[in-house]
Amino acid sequence: MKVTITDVAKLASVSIKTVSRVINNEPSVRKATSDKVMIAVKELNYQPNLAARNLAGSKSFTIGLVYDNPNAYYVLDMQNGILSCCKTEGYELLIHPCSYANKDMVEELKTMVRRARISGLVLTPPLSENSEVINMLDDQNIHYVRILSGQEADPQQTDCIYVNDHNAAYEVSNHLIKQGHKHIAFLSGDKGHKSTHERLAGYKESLIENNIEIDESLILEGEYSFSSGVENAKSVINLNNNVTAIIACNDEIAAGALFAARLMDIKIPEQLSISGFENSPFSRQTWPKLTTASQSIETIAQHAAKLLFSKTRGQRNKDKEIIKTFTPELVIRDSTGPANKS
Amino acid sequence: MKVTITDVAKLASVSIKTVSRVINNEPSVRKATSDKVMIAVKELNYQPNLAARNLAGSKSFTIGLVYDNPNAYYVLDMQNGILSCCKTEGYELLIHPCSYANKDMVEELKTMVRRARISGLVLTPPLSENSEVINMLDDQNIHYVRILSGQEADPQQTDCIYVNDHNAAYEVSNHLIKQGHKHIAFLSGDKGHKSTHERLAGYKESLIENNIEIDESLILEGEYSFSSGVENAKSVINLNNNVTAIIACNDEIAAGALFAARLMDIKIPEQLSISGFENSPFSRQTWPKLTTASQSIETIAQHAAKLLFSKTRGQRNKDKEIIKTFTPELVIRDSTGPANKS
DNA sequence: TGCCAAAATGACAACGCTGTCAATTTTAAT
DNA sequence: ATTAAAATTGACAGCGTTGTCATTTTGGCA
Repeated sequence: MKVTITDVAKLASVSIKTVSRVINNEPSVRKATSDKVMIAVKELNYQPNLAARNLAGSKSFTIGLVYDNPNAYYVLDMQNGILSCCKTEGYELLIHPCSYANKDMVEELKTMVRRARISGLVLTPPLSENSEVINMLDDQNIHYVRILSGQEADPQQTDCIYVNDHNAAYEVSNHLIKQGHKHIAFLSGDKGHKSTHERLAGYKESLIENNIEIDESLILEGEYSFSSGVENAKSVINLNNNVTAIIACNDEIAAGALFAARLMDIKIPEQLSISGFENSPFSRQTWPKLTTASQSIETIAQHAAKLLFSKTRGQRNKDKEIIKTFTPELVIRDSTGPANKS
Repeated sequence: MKVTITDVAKLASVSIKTVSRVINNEPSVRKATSDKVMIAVKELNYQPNLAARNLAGSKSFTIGLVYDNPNAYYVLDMQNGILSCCKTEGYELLIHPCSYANKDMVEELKTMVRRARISGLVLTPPLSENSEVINMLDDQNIHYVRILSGQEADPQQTDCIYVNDHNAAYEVSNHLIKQGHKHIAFLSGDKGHKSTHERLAGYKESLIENNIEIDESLILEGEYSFSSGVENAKSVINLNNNVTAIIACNDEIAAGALFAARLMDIKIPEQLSISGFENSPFSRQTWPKLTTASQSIETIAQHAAKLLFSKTRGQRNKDKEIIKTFTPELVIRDSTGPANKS
């Protein structure tokens, strides 16, 4: 039942070291030998023992994904994107949700990377922005790739993937302004997250360019949740009855805003336009469907994983195929429309 | 930087075997010795090497979770529930989404369990219902726990956790009937899933008990998706204008039905009651909020993980704390109401 | 054909832990 | 105090691979 490298070696009548060379794609193995070995591997359905490889070679063939649970779709797309790369590379994925709030978070992470002898780590926001985490990983000499909200990748940079939320927000805002909106509210996500700041900055830049005065009372602090969307939408509508549009920091907040509008009997988009971010399945399942800025988390995840693998191998050459800056695209649906001249 | 068991042994001036005993909670270690060792462990911040433990002891300290992506919330709650148990037991979790449709799925799974030398596996529906998968795991001598839709656990049964969807559907249906509904449509989930059948059976039982004739034209085949909900709700409403209530096989379908009703300008719940299953965050974020049958996936996941760990250890005794049958509870919200006598 | 460097292969230790079994210490009963 | 039994501890092999280095084979060239 259990097939070891020795069995393969016997069947192929070579040494175990040669088998090892073949399964690791090491050079200087004659084609004929390699073929013999491959046939034996297939024949016996040999699976190298991960633990033994890890122990002997100190490569764990396992990478980790660390996240502080933003929303379910985000996390799942991330996982799936990374897993699809792992599959082709023969790696396994260990997931590690952790709470930003937790004081021991860094210690816990450290324990995890040391225990499992992870080959590398993909960090998603907001953990990817945490310098304590980064320092710890540098200390421990762990490879990592960070997914960050930011405008552009330094071409030298070998450990970051950027999502240009600034530009995305700028586009969303511009679109609304073109539709005639002048009083556009901004419902923030978590204050600590860089994506919130980037999106806010994009929104402000768009207003300024269009000569619209920035009204701080239209900018509400909140968090990336449905209920934050409900609350903040309610209060901004109550306080400013000239608001004609809302930019929500993600689709969940936007869905909350939609809910609030419904509660207050406000017609979307006739009386109020609402837009989100992320293009999560969510945004297609609300009524009306959400205008949003689309980012393919799964694609981003794949590129992050590829970058991680190329780092692990110490390859710089193949990096060129890897996209390091993603700019979300505006997807116009039914939750936004022309401003009502009233 | 790297701390091995030998370092700990030296510092505590005992043999490495004794250290091993202590960190594995083996019996027959004197308290004083154990304390000495623990102090050394703390002092050096020793983390046992998982790979070495795996190789030497053929315990991998890793369990797997296998799922065929139902909805995002389900998967994530499952992961979190299991992870919370893993944390206390010092295990890691490997996730393995796989597609039921994929012909090689069983082979792929086999490769995965053999490669990673998984200690055990949690199987979620519909994979938990797949006899090919089960047979393969039995062949490979892998421990597993299945989460299944079914009425009751055989007390002897040591590898299943049941969710009583039958009863849940029965309750939902009864509730609607008490509200005066007589023409209740049923929007099925995937035909192959046992949960669909169980829920359908519960629905039928309720109708029969209440002397309502079963109208097969009110029972629509579908799948567990928003769009299936939209389509099937549309067609059942178009075909039967006396339908006053819809039982959807999960919250996503229900949300789709809500969407369809909105499209058709049907007032919920005044003209039509709609209920779902699962009590996913979803069900609190639709308008109106969904009446649903609540099951705490996270709790179920935790019990599944506990059961798996107790199996792995060969313990039968602690099983008693583990709940093996869960019956979802009716949660009445705003998407259902009294039937309109028309 | 013979010789040599380069290429290919193999032997064997090592990775860090646990299992087995033997050696030692403690306990309790005489 | 003595002794056997029980409890505790330790020595050492082995888990299935990869790394290192030695050995064998190959191919090119005089």
